Amino acid sequence: MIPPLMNTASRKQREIAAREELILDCAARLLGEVGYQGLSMDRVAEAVEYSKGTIYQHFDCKEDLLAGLCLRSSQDLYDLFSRAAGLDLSPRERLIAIAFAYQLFIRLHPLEFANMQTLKSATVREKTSAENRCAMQTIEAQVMNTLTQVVRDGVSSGDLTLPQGLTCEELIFCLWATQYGAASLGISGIPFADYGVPSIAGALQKFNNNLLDGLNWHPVSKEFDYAATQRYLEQQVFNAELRMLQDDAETRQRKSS
Amino acid sequence: MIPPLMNTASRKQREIAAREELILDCAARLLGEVGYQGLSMDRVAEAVEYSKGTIYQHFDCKEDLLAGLCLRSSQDLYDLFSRAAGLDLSPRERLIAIAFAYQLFIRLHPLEFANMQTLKSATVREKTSAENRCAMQTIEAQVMNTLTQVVRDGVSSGDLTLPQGLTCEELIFCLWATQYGAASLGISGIPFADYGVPSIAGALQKFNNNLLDGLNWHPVSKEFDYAATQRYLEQQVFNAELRMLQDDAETRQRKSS
DNA sequence: ACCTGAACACCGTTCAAGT
DNA sequence: ACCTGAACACCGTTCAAGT
Repeated sequence: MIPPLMNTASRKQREIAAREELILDCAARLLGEVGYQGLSMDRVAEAVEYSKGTIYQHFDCKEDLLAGLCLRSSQDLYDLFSRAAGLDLSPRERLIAIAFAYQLFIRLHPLEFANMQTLKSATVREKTSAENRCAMQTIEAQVMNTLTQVVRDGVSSGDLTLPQGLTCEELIFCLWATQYGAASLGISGIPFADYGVPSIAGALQKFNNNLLDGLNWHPVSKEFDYAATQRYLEQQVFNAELRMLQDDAETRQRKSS
Repeated sequence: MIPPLMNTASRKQREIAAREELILDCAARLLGEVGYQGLSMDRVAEAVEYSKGTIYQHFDCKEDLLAGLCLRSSQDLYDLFSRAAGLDLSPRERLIAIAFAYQLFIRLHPLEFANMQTLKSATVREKTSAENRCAMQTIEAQVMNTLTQVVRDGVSSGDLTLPQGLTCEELIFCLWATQYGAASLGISGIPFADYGVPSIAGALQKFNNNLLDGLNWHPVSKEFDYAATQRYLEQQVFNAELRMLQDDAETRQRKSS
């Protein structure tokens, strides 16, 4: 069957879309190889084997390209969140699963997370294209919605009674802030291990459990083995991802020795 | 009295120190005028009316200069923390005062806070001089110590019994992460107001109170009017700073109209 | 119509030449 | 001994010239 003539334009569009993915792939790889500082439009152009002018047909400016990377990372993060939020577990367990997924994402993609941080710094955000900004907002809204839904489930199932004046959204915002802040501080280079915090992930787990117990979110940790939930997440749900992390660590060790 | 000859070197040292302050002052002012992106060594040199070579005698590189700014901001923040921690209040109130001081600092110095975030991004941190890094670590240790001490006071006074396995340091780290994360998300441009969080500061206050109540940190909010503490902080302790904020807002409004 | 890469402006950094 | 600013390498961005 000969495709209709209309598809000629569509084919070109597909080619362009494919090249955009190629640019983003190369940029992501370069980010890992030469770091944020070393990433230049020249290098990207060289890596994709197109001229700089062509790159600029896809992205308005360097910030826009980085925003494209940020968008893909955000999508990956959202996918992990969705998996966590969709598990067949109690609302409180699912919230823990989301926190787990967040910390996992940051360990899997530390450079992308750092990039996301830089990109969100408002001054940079303004320079990105309207298209990218809009797509970003869509994902943010989806994430916020997925997270809030878990708290709402907790409330509607009767497991959680929100304290006077605190809304679902405010609670989620503060929980998010804790995870985000902990991750940011974690990659900031402040030697928290020297200050009595040997494991950030461990501190967060304990903190979360105490916080949710304090809110009297059932089942309370006295009534339920949340350590088993952690093990379930590690060994079953996110086993493949954790294995990848270990492989990476081993490869790095082999390289340095 | 003629000063001893030794002081000739000392006078020069003072001149150099004064010029370093001048450079930092100009850089801070430029940061406000042209933003992070627009801040260049050329502009700084022009503003201080010295050549670029002279700037480089004070700072190894651009990152080092920004680290100098970061150091001064950190000192300002530490001063605010110290004031809050030294108030004649109960440990729990003092912890609230510190959180208040943190959010106040970020509102007073949004650009410096953004700069601090960028500067801590590890890749940049490595390029700063050993001197600046060392001074930074000293302040960080002081901050961490001041914060932890308030929790320790709560424990030793019998107001707080830490739950099984959670240390002072871990609790402080997570509280810090929440404040830091909330501030970062606040300046990130994500429209949280549209997502049901009209006031980040308000959400944090409610969250903190619920968290500390959940930990059973006495006096619990049923037994004590913490809204009065907030008013005391606003109207007495940090009144001058809040007034400055209002004046700034009015000046900006007058400018735009 | 699409792609190229030379050209431009700007920026961080250095260092030979001045005083 | 101290300071200068021309010079260099690199980078983001543009656009006239190619195919």
